[in-house]
Amino acid sequence: MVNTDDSHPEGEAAPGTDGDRRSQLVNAAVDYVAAHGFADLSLRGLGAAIGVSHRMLIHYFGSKEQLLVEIVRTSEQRQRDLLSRLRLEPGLSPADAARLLWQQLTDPRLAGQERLFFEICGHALRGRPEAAPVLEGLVNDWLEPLMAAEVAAGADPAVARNRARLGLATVRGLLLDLLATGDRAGVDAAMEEFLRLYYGSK
Amino acid sequence: MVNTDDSHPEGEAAPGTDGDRRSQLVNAAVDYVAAHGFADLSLRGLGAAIGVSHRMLIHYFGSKEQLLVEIVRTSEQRQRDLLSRLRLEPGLSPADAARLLWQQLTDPRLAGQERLFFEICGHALRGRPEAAPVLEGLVNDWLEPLMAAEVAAGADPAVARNRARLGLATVRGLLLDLLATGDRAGVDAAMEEFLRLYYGSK
DNA sequence: TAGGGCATGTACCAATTGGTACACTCGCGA
DNA sequence: TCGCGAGTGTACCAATTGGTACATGCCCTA
Repeated sequence: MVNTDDSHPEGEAAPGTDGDRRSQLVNAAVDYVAAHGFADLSLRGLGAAIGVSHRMLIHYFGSKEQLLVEIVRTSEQRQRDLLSRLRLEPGLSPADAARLLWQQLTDPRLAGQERLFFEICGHALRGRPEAAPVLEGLVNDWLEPLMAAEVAAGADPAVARNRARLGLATVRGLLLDLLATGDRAGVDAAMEEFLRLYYGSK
Repeated sequence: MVNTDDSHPEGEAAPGTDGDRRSQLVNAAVDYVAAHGFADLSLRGLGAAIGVSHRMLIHYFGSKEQLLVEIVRTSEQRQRDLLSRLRLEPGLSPADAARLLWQQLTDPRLAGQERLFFEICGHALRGRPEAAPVLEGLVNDWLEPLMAAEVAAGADPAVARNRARLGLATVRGLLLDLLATGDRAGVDAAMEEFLRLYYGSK
């Protein structure tokens, strides 16, 4: 009764190889959303920006909802890639490693992506179904590697979890501060203060 | 040419006394928005929920935009009231004062308001004009009193600003964690860890 | 009691939105 | 060469939206 046309590819699109058009579109969509916002996205606006008709977006993703799901998922994936890509060379002190990570995280070129993160968080907290999945991994997915780092750095396993959770929260809080105020120096100083407390050095 | 009807009150509505209907409406609106979200608010939905026709909302606020501005402002005001209302009795150690503040801040009854805060942040970061004003006070308005508390507690004025900024960011980060995961115990433990580092006690 | 102004409701409008129907093109296998 | 199916565009639809026009009721004052 529906879909006399459009036998959507629906192909799971082997994540590595690009579902060709589909993956290309979702990547362009994430770029667009990172730049223009997630809340008031319209298929027509997006389509015009990335050079397809809104018809094609429906064709490839079935519905706006599904497209948003993929945008959120891809955005999360990018966030994760970000962490995994900065393979901090060993030999660095934990404090210096954290400093490096903070430095890369606050690269102005990532501002759009960070803003998108907070924007999606807001929608997820509100229960928007396409954004809700991020709540699952919002903390837990990051806690594991951070805990491992804590333990590796010699922290008591009993407190490593708390320390990891604290560090994650602080980074996010300061990131929000930075995005809101743009006061890089002030936020960096606060981060230095945190590192001093956290790693006890200085 | 416009407004043959509707000589909007526009009265500044002496904040204390309620602009009568207008203030009453905006308060109901904030409650509704705290419960149902800010992003996809429609005048009709809101009106139906609080018992007026969407026509009246336009009548009292001129436009949806202006209503949103007032909602944001009132929401901010509530946030501020929250802080000023908890006049922490003197004699408490700074750590205990902070603990008390955290306890009150994470009261489940405030969850809606907190969620609204993060939601509005997301929109403000994206440049939505009705939410943008919050960016101004997002950090600075809180820094002043926190710095004063730091100095009063004997902190070096040179680092008080950094410590205040750090504390604010950490609280917000952990609040986001709590809202996302609901893991009260875990977040509380992380906060305890922070207080230990921050105030050096224990 | 008459009248004027505020508050409110009903009906409506134009714009935008997600989604659909159908027509067209192009490349490839028989 | 024929035809078929995937990819794409154009035109359209129904729903929802913010906002407006107009009519009505209510209260207060003259």
